[in-house]
Amino acid sequence: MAECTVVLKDGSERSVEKGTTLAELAAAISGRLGREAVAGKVDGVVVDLSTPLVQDAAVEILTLNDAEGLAVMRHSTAHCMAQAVARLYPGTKFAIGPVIENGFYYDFADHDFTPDEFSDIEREMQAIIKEDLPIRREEVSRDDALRLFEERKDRFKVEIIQDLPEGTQLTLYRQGEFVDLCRGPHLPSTGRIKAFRLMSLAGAYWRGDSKREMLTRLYAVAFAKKSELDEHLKMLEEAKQRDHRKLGKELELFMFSEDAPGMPFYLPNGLVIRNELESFERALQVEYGYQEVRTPTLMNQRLWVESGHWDHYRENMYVSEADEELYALKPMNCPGHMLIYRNKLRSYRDLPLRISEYGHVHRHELRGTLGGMMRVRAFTQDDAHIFCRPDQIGQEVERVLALVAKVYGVFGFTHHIELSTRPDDSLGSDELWNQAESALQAALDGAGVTYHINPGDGAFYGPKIDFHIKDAIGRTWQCATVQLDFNLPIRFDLEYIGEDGKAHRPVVIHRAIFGSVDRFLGILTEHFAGAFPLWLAPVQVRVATVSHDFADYGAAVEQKLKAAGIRAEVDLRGEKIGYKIREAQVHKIPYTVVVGEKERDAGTLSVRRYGTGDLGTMNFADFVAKVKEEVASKELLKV
RNA sequence: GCCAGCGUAGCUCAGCAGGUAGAGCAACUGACUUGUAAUCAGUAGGUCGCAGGUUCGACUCCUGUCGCUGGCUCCA
Repeated sequence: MAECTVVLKDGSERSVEKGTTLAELAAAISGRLGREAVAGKVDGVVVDLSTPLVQDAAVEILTLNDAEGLAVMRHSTAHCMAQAVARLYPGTKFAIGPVIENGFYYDFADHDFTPDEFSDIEREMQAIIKEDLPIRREEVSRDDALRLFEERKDRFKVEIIQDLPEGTQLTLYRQGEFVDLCRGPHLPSTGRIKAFRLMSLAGAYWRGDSKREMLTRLYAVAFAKKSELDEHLKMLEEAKQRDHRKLGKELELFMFSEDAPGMPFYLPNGLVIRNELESFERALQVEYGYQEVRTPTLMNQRLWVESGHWDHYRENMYVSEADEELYALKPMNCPGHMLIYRNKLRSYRDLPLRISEYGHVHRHELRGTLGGMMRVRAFTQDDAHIFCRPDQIGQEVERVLALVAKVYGVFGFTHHIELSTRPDDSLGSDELWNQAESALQAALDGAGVTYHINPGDGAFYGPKIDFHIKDAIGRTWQCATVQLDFNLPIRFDLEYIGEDGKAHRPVVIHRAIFGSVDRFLGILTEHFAGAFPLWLAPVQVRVATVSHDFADYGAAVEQKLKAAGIRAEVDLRGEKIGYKIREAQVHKIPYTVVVGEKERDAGTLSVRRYGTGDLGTMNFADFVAKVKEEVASKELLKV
């Protein structure tokens, strides 16, 4: 019998008879691996365990501990859900059911689902799992597959097959009475499916095309263990508790009105935080050589034609008329900054020119996409444009990287970086693109950061770097961005006079760090769960009097704290001290200072820290020094 | 813009085979004068998102509309 040699994950080699399946190999390696195997990988391709080995190859056995193994199980769980739906609601048509982060979804048509049906579907899925149906792969010709799904009037599957070239070999996966067109791979049987939960239902267009049929998408999560599922559900619950919309209301940070959908109103508390964020960043920007400007909100249509926004972004712009001319609210700050650059003759000595703006922009986003601070129609960008020579790109990007790291570090965010390179349809010469991409890469390498490259994902006008921050409960948010732009300098015919006395074209670097200040505030609210570090806290110290007798002393303490530059307020109400303390804690106020007879007589304060508890008695000067020190260091709250 | 769900007091929510609304917290008043996460009692507060329709009668059913939520889509 012929043999072939497989190289395993640990580098060891093993001879097996040709025709040995991966399942058999797994069992031969170890009993445990045989039981835990869910799929295999042959020369880097994920395949079913039933796949026979026919030639020398690098082989890996996948279990649920491998991301790819887990994905296989999620995919099989999607089939299981589809089978349950087919059993419960005959006539339902099936579109696609891919794996997504934490789980999968499946798109259906011809049945109106309601969330009430989730438990029925889950119960049927459990039944299918208990039946432990073998999942079998079948290779079929394109014509046979077409015939099968035409017979079943499965219009989506038929369309998918029709879009494949003639003569393509297709695969079907069968489990009991259920069959689905699928590339696979899958688990060996339905009994191997572990923990899952149906989560939500949503509309989704067939093939993501808004002109086509709207399907019903069922979302579900699936994990290798029940404990992991529970952990995930707990995280979602935690996220709900931290939701900035809930906390924004409770802590009176901001509000929304039907009269201005998607446009946040800042309440006094929220504005304190926002102002602190801006002045923190503003000081750093001065240090990093930025000059702050402010450009108009409403500008003539001519400008938007020149910038190209009128042709490419018109749908999202608010337009108004005055003096029989069209004006538009700025959706971006760049065109205004181009005008500032062009306002006078620029020399190479002026470059790099870094201009920043807290620019309030309006974008008419589709109604259905709005959500809290995360997706709005009016927001403020911490925008900046750096005008430089092509050979300065590298050093400028490095400066931005350093600034971004400094800003994020203060909030305790870690971040990862993605570099998006030249897309197919792009503007600018090969030379410029190559220079720009290598400058970005060199800057990233020089900064010693790791990054992920998204080839072809850049904007048509230049490559970009995106920063994704990770918050306290592990979610990531894309915030900062650095984008090179070869387009705007051309459109606005920007020039500088070089050493050679001739006119040259500068490169523009767009950059934002918070991105949207408003959204960043939302992210921070969730990151800190509303318990902001002292320097950001709207109220830093709440003075609580034990009874009316100490009102004078309490009011005097408040005044002295305010005079020391501390955001303080006093609670003089005729409530019990326990009640006042509870309220201060519920509002997540960092320090509560209790004053009663002892404190008044000794001229001291009794200090309580949010998240820590009673810190004991302090004299006024020590407390002020402590608070000021904590504010200055921007110390993160230790809970 | 599309699909689904939701919209009742300042907040969180209950209610109704269709007979014009209720709780807790907050607010206000009074009593209590309080020592580290909720003192007691009382009062007030709503054209049930808005506009039409069906009905003797609509918060409840229907249509439209606005807003919110979850997705889709779009994202120079």
